[in-house]
Amino acid sequence: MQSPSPAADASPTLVLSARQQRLLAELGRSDDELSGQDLHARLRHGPDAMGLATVYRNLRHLQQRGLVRSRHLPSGEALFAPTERDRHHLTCVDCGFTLPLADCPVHGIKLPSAQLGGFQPLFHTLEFFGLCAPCRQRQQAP
Amino acid sequence: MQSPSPAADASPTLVLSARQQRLLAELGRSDDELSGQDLHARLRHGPDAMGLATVYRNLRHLQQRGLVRSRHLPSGEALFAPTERDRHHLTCVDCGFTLPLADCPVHGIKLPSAQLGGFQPLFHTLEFFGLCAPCRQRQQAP
DNA sequence: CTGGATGCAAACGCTTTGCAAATAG
DNA sequence: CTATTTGCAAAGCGTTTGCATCCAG
Repeated sequence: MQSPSPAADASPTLVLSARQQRLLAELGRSDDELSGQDLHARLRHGPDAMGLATVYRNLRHLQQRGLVRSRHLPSGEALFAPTERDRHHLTCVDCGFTLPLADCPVHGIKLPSAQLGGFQPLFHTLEFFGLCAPCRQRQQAP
Repeated sequence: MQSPSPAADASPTLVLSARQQRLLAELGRSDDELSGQDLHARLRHGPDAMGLATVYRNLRHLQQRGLVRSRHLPSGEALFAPTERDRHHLTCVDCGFTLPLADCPVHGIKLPSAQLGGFQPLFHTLEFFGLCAPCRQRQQAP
């Protein structure tokens, strides 16, 4: 029912600043998710350098518009990626090694509107955790 | 105060220290997830007080054994809950308001072993993000 | 007696915020 | 000119770590 029309962007509020567009472009350019620090490192130089605070501030704006998604590493560091990219991971709870998953198990899932409570869903995060082979062995025979 | 006698259920690889059992019990006692700080607040007093570092250290051990799961708030704070509890949330990216979901869309999901890469899955985190009604209005008409 | 667990407090790293200057409209 | 946005650096915050001590086995 909520089939999105192919219309590019009829979003009510699509006012992206130049900085925000640049962040979004940079995220799109990268195959992997990028942390705030990563983005700052990539955008600090050039003709229109961007400060760290600005990176974070605009990242938040993008996220609030549903254009960017973030996931937190066990370390607490946040990684950002375009919302359109629906990729998830398998992470070792011991050493932190990460394996990207091929597809998203909840892709296109639709939450019962009864559970939405007026929310407008923008994106989701799904991460699997476990023990990688080396760490599993190390745990069983220290 | 407990029965230190040779427990009947001598489960293999289930060597939990008293501290770890206490953390697990405290998590089980709570309806909601608890942060490291929360747990410390609850376990700092009493006959067998537990320091903050110990809370975090044992929380990690429990997590590495798959008995406890953690999710990170957008703020970076980590919330812990027993792995058995399979509850997820819908969080507002703007104000942070959180709504628990009734059921887990990926409950009992089985990842293709081809994708596991030797991993032993322990638990997953699934969180939905969006805009709650009040924030959506505020965003459209500031 | 030996290895692991614990407390305390300092250290850490990422993120946020205060404030004045720069910029947009 | 008023309203925003930005930079810089300081502050904030939960979490982690070093180290001496304590406990179990």
